[in-house]
Amino acid sequence: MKDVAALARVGTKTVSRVINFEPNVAAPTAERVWDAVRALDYHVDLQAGSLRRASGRTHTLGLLISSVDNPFAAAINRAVEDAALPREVAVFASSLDDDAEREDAAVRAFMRRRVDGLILTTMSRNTGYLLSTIERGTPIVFVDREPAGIDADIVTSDNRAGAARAARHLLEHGHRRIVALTDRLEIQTARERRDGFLAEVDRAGAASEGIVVSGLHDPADTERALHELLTSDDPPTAVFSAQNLITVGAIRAIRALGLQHRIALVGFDDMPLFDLVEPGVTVIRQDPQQIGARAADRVFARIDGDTGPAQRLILPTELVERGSGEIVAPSS
Amino acid sequence: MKDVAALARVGTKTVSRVINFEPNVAAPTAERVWDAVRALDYHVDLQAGSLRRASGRTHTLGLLISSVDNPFAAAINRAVEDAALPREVAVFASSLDDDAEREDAAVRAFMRRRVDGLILTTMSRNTGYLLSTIERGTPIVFVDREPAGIDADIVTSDNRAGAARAARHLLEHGHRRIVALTDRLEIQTARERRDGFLAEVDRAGAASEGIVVSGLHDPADTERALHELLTSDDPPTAVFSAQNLITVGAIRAIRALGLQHRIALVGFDDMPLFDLVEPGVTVIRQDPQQIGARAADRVFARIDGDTGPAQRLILPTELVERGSGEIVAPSS
DNA sequence: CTGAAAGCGCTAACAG
DNA sequence: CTGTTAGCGCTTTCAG
Repeated sequence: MKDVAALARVGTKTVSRVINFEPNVAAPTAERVWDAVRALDYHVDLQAGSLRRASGRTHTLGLLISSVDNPFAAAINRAVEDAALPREVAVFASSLDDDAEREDAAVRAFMRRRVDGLILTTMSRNTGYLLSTIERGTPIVFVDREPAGIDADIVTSDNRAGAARAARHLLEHGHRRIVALTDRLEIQTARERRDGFLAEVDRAGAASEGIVVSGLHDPADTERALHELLTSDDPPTAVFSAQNLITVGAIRAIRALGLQHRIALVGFDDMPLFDLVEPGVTVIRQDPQQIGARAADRVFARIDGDTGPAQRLILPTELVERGSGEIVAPSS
Repeated sequence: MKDVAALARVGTKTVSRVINFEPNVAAPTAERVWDAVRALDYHVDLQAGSLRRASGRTHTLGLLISSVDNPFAAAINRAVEDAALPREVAVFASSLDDDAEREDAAVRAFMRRRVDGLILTTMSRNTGYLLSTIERGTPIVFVDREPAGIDADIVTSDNRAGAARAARHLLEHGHRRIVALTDRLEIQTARERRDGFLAEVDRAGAASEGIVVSGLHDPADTERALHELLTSDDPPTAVFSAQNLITVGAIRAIRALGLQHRIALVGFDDMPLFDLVEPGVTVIRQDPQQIGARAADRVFARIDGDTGPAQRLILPTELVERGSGEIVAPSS
């Protein structure tokens, strides 16, 4: 910048004014500065700027999602990026991998970089470590999962209602013995979905039985678990898979046994090709695009000074019937 | 940091030494510093540090991929993140959307943030704007697509060979009228795949005809284009779809006409559920995980001072037979 | 082993 | 309209 100032024969502050489009610079002066900028191929150092800037803004955001590689999380990532782009905010995305240590490390890394705000998917229990971040004044918005014991903005799907809807759908098709396949129960959404599922099955009366297999993590272990169940003495007639990767594992297990037209399946969360599988996979659809967009709205509102009470945005889910969930129970 | 120094009754330099694990600090002094750090919940400001640091490193990377939302690109993103994590490097990911302006803007944004290195997927022609970046000494590694007129490290799949393999596979199954559906031809991989496809069809002799439909971008326009072709007077008997989203569109068009067991299909690039649709989708599989990992290796090597000649890593592709590509041509 | 002073590139505050 | 001075939080340099 000194070089630019020297070449344009102005002070450094004038250069600063020009490149930041501040007023009070004569047109010809500005022109000389721009010429120098181009001649030297100068790019401001945003980091250096934020060091001195009154607001202290770094124009960065920290985003913690299950994995940048998971389609659901990637859609959130994209929505956040789209909201950040016009504000010239860059986003650091980190994969959580449902690992509490990674969560802690990622947030610390974000703080060392002085991000202006955080959008976080957390493991449930230990959100206490975030208190110091909140104290510092860095806004936090939670997505997908609700944190324990922290009063902050949150954007999530209605997991309980969605899971209940799935259960009801299967019950309505005559199923009485239904298994719910869920993530590890440390994860808040896994608990919510299990609870919604069980509540609905219970409501249906004593004739109905809800089995819960939890602790699942990826398609492979889901496939193993469901295979075992389906080949047992008293197999379920319907499956509720409570997460996208678990649904994939469930489909594999069911198809491997040739049961795709006998065992009913409803999954939580949609995936790109679920409509093309045979039969089409019935799902409770969430809107990750919307979740990401709303979460970004909230952080930016907070960054811009919104000090209103914490908002809880619970987005509705939608049942998408494609065939797998409409298989009726065998009349035994 | 001043506060920490005051509380520990040491100079700021000693605090700096302790938190950066530099030698020459007495154990009891260090202990006092750590106590103060904890008491004040102090986190270093990495940005401020990099401003003064001799190396000038910011410990950040810029990653430009087609879209953080595309499964292929997301896998690359994840691999880069995994390589960056142990080095305490954070990555800024941006979506290109095959838009030259976004490319330019993203790279400029990366430079203003003084990233230590760049991993880029580019549109083909206009890579000249990168010269100043290279001059600045910021290492660049290209992924997926090869840039025009820049001598830099590149990691990509063997697109020509993969496309040729797809064509050969379809020819071997008796197809003589094959359509290749490709991206916009400004994109280097689209050209490579088209060329590999056409070369192989030509090699098969005058009886074989390769039709190319290019300029496709997403499942929707692909579906329209292929639908039109399949309902024309002289429809192809086989389809080569040269990209993952295009393959999805092709599957939809074929299924919508009920032709999934009549029209052969080979796609370039795999997707999670391609093995579960009926029939399974035969693909030329790339290894995005590997591409990302190798690209990260290269940037970090360059950042660490490797000044060797530019490396071209061309990773092999693999034909995965699942059914859709093994449909034989009708004996007309 | 420790600290004081200088300065990284920029913007704030103020003086011309 | 323009420039000067100070200082953001840190690391470097160098002197104790």
